Amino acid sequence: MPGRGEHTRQLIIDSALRLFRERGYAQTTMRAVASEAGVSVGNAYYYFDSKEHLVQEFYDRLQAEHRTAAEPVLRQESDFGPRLHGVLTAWLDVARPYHAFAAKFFKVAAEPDSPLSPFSAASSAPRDAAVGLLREVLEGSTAKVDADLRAELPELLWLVELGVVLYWVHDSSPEQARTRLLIDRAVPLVNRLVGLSRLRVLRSVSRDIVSLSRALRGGTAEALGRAEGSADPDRRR
Amino acid sequence: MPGRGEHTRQLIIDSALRLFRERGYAQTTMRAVASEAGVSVGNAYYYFDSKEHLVQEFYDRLQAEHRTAAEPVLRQESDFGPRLHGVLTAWLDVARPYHAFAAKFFKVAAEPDSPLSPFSAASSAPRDAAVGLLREVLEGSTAKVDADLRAELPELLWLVELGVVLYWVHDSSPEQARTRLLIDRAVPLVNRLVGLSRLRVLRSVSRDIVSLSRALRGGTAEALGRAEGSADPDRRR
DNA sequence: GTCTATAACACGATAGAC
DNA sequence: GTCTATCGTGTTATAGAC
Repeated sequence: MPGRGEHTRQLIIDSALRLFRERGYAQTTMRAVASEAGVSVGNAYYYFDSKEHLVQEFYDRLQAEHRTAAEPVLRQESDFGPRLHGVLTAWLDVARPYHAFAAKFFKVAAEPDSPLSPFSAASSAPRDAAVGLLREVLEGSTAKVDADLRAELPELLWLVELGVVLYWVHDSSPEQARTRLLIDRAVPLVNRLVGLSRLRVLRSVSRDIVSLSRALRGGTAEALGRAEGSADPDRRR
Repeated sequence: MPGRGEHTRQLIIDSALRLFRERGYAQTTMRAVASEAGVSVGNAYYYFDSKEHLVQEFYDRLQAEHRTAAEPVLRQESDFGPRLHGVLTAWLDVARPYHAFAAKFFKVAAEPDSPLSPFSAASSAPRDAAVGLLREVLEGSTAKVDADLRAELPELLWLVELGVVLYWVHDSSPEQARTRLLIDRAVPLVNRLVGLSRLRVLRSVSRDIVSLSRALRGGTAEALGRAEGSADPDRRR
C-alpha cells in the first residue's frame, strides 16, 4: 500500500527541491517549504527530521540519473579509459543544473556525523551504487589488471570520483569547464597506471596501493558500524 | 601601534577558542563568547564578521604549532620518506587535542565560499605556509626527482596532506590510530613513486601528473582571484 | 496515524543610539 | 568601540481535529 502520507511526503520533497534550486539552500526556509507544499510546518517536520534530511532525497535522484546517463557509455565502449571518461563526464552532465545548489549545501555533507556524509551509514545505498557503477566500468572493459589490485580498484576509482566532485563543487569556471579539463587529464593518467600495474618494477607499488586501500576501507567499515548518523550539531538538541 | 581595540579582540578570541574546545563549536553561542569575554554581543560582531571568522584564528595557531613541532624532524632527517612521515605525524600530534572540535566545525571549512575553506583567499597564508613546509621536506632531502615533477611536488604533497586531514576528521578510532596507520602506509608509497619517477617507463606518467597538477592549480589560482570569500549563506544577509 | 494551527524558544546576526 | 533591543531562522511544543 502506497500509504496515505506518501503523497504528502512527495509534495514536501518536490517543493523543497524546487525551492532549493530556485533560491538556494540557506534562503529556503522550512516555512516556505511547508507553505509551498500546502502543509503546515509541523507536518513537514513529521516527515523529515530536519532540513538537512530533505537533501538526502536529492542524492538518491542524482545517483539514479547518473546511472541512466552512464548506460549508453557502458553499452558502447569497451576500452577502460573511454568508459571511465564517459561515466565521469556523464555525472558532470547530470549534476550541472544543481551546481550552485550543491556548492551551498555541500558543507552539510562534509560533516563527519551527518547522515549526508558520503561515508555515513545513511549514504551506504548511494555509495554502493556509485562503487558498483565504477566496478562495471572496470569489469566491462578489456583492461588487464593485477588480480589483487582489481578487487580494490572500484573503491579507488570512487575516491577519484570523490576528488572530481570536490573539485567540481569549488569550480567557478563557466559551465565548470575546469572540471572537464581535470577529467581529461586525470583519466589518461589513471588508465596508464592501471595498464602499467602488471609491470615487474611496479609490483611493489601495486602492493602498497592495495594495502593502502585496505587500510582506508578499514576506516570506512568502522564508520559504517558506528552509531547511526543523526546530524546532531554537537548534541545540543 | 598595537591598536586600542587589540586587547578586546584578544579577549574575544581567547574566550571563543576556550569555549570551542570545552563545549564544541555548535554548543558555543556567540552570547556565551561575548559574555565570557566580558563584552556585548554587538561588540564581538564588531571585531568578527561571524562566528566562523573566530575559527580562522585557530587555523593560524595550529599551523604555527605544526611548524614548531616539525622543526626537529627537518633538522635531523635527510631521507625523504622519514622526513615526510615525521612532518605528517607531527601534524597529528599537534592537532590531537582538537580532534572533537575539528570534526564539528569541519563542515564550515568545506563550504566553497567560506573564508575558512583551505582553497579560499583568506586561507592563502596558512596554505602557503603548509606548502612551504612540504617544500622543505623535499628540498632538504636527498631525494632525486625529475625536474618538472620537483616543482609540482610540494603542491601534490599538500593534497596528500589534505587527504590525511580529511581521513583524520572522520577517524573515530581511539587516538585516531587509523590515521597513523594510513600515514604508515601512504608515505612509503609516495616515497617509492617519487623514487621511481625518473624511470624511463614512467616518464609519460610523470608528465601526466605534472600536467594534472598544473590543471589543478589553475583552478586554485582562479579561486584565489575570485571575489573575497565572505561566507555568505546564499547571499541573504 | 496523519494533519493543522499557532505560539514559543534559542541562536546568529543586525540596527542604531551613545 | 561599545551597548541594548530586535529581527529572521531552525526547531520544538502544545493542543487538538479527522
